[in-house]
Amino acid sequence: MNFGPVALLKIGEVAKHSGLPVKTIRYYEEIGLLAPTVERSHTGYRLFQTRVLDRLAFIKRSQTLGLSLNEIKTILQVHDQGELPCHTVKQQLQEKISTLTERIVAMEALRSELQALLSDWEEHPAPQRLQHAICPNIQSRDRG
Amino acid sequence: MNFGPVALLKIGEVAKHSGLPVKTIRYYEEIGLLAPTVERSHTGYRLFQTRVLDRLAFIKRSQTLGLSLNEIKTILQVHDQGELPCHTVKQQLQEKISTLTERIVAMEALRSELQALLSDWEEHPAPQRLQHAICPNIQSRDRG
DNA sequence: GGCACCCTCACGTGGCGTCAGCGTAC
DNA sequence: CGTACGCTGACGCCACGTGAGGGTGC
Repeated sequence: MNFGPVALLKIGEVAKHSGLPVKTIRYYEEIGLLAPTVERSHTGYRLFQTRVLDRLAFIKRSQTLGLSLNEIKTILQVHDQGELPCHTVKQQLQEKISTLTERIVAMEALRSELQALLSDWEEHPAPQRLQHAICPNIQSRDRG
Repeated sequence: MNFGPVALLKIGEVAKHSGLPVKTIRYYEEIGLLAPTVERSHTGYRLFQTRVLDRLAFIKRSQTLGLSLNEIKTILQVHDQGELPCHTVKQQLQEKISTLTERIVAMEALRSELQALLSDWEEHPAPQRLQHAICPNIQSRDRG
């Protein structure tokens, strides 16, 4: 991957080197994630600077860390103004940990409830007291 | 909530008794979740049988248990054919437990990674060896 | 001239929310 | 006659995927 000093890449080449689908790259450009690294040829082709690959790698990495494209966009805008976006990144990641923890707790609670429900189900196949229920085993407690 | 034998409810009343927004009820009808419990007045108003409330309660409950509206639709179709959908429900819930577990594991792994990242961050503020990185602290290992 | 590549536009996903611009009930 | 309620579109969210129907590079 050693490109010349002023080499510009077409979208297919960017796709190959970055491992992202062409459609995804076009989408990223459309929502303004790649702005300062893209121009157009006289025939309308996107021409990318090689540093777009670092940008795409950053986007990919940030996504696997749970950041949304909007959050990533904010970070990239900080970067494009010449600042180090690390502070912003750090804040976002700390928030992510909080929301992740909340979701994990909620999902664990849900799983417990489902497991309890299925256990009861084995022991009491169909409580008849709920005539109106679609499936009696599933009705919420405050209606029983 | 004691309705007469042939009372039909307008959508606002259904919303009030079910606790669901009007828009949501319309959407559920649009995708065919409420079919056998709705008709139209000569002026186009939706008129609901009171048993739509049991149906909505079932949908709500199933949703909080993690089922998608498509899965719920399948279950309701079984019910509408005169069968008890409990077997279908049970299968869906067992699958949900599996996918829930997978997601929980993945989210915990992600959280650990984020926490490790932020710990390293404190100790080694900015590794300079990655000149091309947008934020050096965040780059994936296989590029370092 | 053929083929791989590139383009834009439009519509799909899920589960609704949010208008806009009407008609209806009382 | 007002106003609260009802109706049908159309568009927004998010992160793209899919396909149509074309133009371009070699």
